[in-house]
Amino acid sequence: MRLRSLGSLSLLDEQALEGLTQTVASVPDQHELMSEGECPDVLKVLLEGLACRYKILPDGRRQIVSFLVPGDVCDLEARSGRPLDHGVATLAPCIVATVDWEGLEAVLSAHPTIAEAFRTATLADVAILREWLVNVGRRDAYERMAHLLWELFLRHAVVGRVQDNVIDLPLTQMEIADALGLSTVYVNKTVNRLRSSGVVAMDRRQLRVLAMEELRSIAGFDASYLRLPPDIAARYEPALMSDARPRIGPI
Amino acid sequence: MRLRSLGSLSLLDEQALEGLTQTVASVPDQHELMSEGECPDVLKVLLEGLACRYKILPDGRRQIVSFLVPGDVCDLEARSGRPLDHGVATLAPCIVATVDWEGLEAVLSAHPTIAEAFRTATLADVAILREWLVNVGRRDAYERMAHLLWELFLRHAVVGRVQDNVIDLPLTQMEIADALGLSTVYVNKTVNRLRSSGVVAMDRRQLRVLAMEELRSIAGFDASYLRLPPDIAARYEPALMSDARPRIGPI
DNA sequence: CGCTGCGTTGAGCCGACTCAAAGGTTGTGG
DNA sequence: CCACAACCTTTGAGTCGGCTCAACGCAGCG
Repeated sequence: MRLRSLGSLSLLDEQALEGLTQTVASVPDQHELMSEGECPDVLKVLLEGLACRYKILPDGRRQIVSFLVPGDVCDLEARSGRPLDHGVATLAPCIVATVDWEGLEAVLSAHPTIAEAFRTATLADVAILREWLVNVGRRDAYERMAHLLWELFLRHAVVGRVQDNVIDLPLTQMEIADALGLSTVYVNKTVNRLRSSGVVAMDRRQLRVLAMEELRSIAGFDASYLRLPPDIAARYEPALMSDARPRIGPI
Repeated sequence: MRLRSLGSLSLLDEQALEGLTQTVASVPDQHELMSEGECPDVLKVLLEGLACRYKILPDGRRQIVSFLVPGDVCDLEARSGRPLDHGVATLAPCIVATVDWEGLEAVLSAHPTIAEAFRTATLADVAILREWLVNVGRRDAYERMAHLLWELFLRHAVVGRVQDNVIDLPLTQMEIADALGLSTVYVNKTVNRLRSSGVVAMDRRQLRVLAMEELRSIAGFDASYLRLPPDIAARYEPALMSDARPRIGPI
C-alpha cells in the first residue's frame, strides 16, 4: 500500500493507510476490476501484476488508455459518484487491495498530506495520458513503440520492479496494438525491427532493455512528464538532472 | 467566474469566488498563457475566447492535447509546484481571469464544496483526454473530425455559447490538424467531405451544425464522458436521458 | 494429442502524407 | 483606397506507412 508513496511523497502517517486496507485479493488474468457504467464505491490499488484502463467502441475497436503498474490506483475517479466512462481489466494475474470509500474519506480529511498525495497521483496520471496522446497523434510506429516500452521500463523502475534491465511485461501484441493505436500485424513488424536493432529483447512475459540510450533516442523521450524521483532519474535519465528547466517551445 | 459552476456543481458561496478574482485581462490571439517548464504560481481561468494545451516535439511536430472553452481553468495542475510539461496558448483574442494561489488556497479549505468542484473539473478534463486518445488511436479521419466538432459544440452549449446551432470556432485547419493528429491537407479534404454531406457549415470563425443527428452518428458519439448537465443532455443528447447505464463491453 | 490462442510472414491495398502550386482573405502601410 | 504581403485554404499528383486478409507455425493446455 505504501508503494504509492514511492511515486509521490507521503510521511509517517502511512500507518493510517496500513490500517485501512480491507481486503487483499488475487485476481486472475483478463478479469475486469471495474466496468464501464459502474459507480465504484470502493477504491482498488494494484499491488502486483499489470492492468489497463480501456474504452471500447460499439463496433469492437478498443483503445487502451493507460497501463497500471504495481502501486497504481484503479479509480482515482471514484468519489465523483458518476458512472465510469471506461473499464479497468487485469492483463496478468494480479494482487489487488480494496479499501472502502468511507474509511478512506476519513483518513483523507485527517491527513491532508495523504489527500495531497492522491491529488499528485491524479496529476501524474494525466501527464502520462497527455504524453500518450502526443505519442499516438504525432509519432510513427517505431518511435511510438520505443516510447511505450521505455515509459513502462521507467515506471517499473520507480516501484522497484527492474532487475538486470529486465521487467515483467506479460503483454500480448494485440494489447500493445490497442495501446498504440496500431494493428497487431504492424506491432509485430515493429517489435521485430526493435529486436533486430539490438535495442530490446522481448517475449510475452519479459522486456529486456539492451541499449537504453538508443531506445530513449528512438523514442525522442523527454522524461519530465513522469516526475521521476531523483534516484531513478539519476540512474536512467541523467539528462534530467543537469537542468530542470526544459527548453521553451514557440507557439 | 461562476461559469465553472455550470460545468460542475457549486452553491451560493460563489461570492467567495467573486471576491477572489484579481485581474481580468484581455490576451491577444496566439499568445502563451503559460509555457512549458514554468511553475505557475497563479491560477488562470478562461472567461472568453478559445485556448489550447499543447506539447511540441523537438523536431517541431505539435500535438494539441485539449481545447479550453470559456469557464475552463488553465492550470488545475498548479498547486503541484512542478514545472508544467506542456504549454497553454490562446487561439483567439481571450479574456482571462487571474487568481493568486494563496488566496484560492484559503477559499478552498474554507469551502470544501468549491474544492470538490475543482476536483470534479479535473476529472472531467481527464475524461475528455481519454476520449481524445480513443479518437486519435481508433477512429479514421472522418469520424475523428466529426467527433471533435460535436464535442466542441456540446461544450459550448454547456456554457451557453450556442445560438442558432452556431458556435464561434476561430480555428485554423492547421490547429485542427494538430488536435486530431492529421496533416493540414487531409483536414481540408475531410472538412470538405463533411460540408458536402450537408452535416456542417464552417469557416475560420464559426461552426454551424446542420444535421446534428448525423454528425453524432458519424462520430459514433457516446456523450457520457462529458457529464452533461440534464438540460443540455435533454436538448442535444436525448439518448443519454433514457438510460444512464451504457452497455458493458467484453474485455 | 488435438484445440485454441498468439506470433510470424507475405501480398496487396488504401488512408493519409508529402510536395507543390494556385486561389482567397485579411491586414497593413503607403 | 489600393497594393502588397502574409497567411490560410484548396486542389492535384505521387508516395508510403500501416492496414486487411490469409495462411502457417508454434506453444500451452485440457
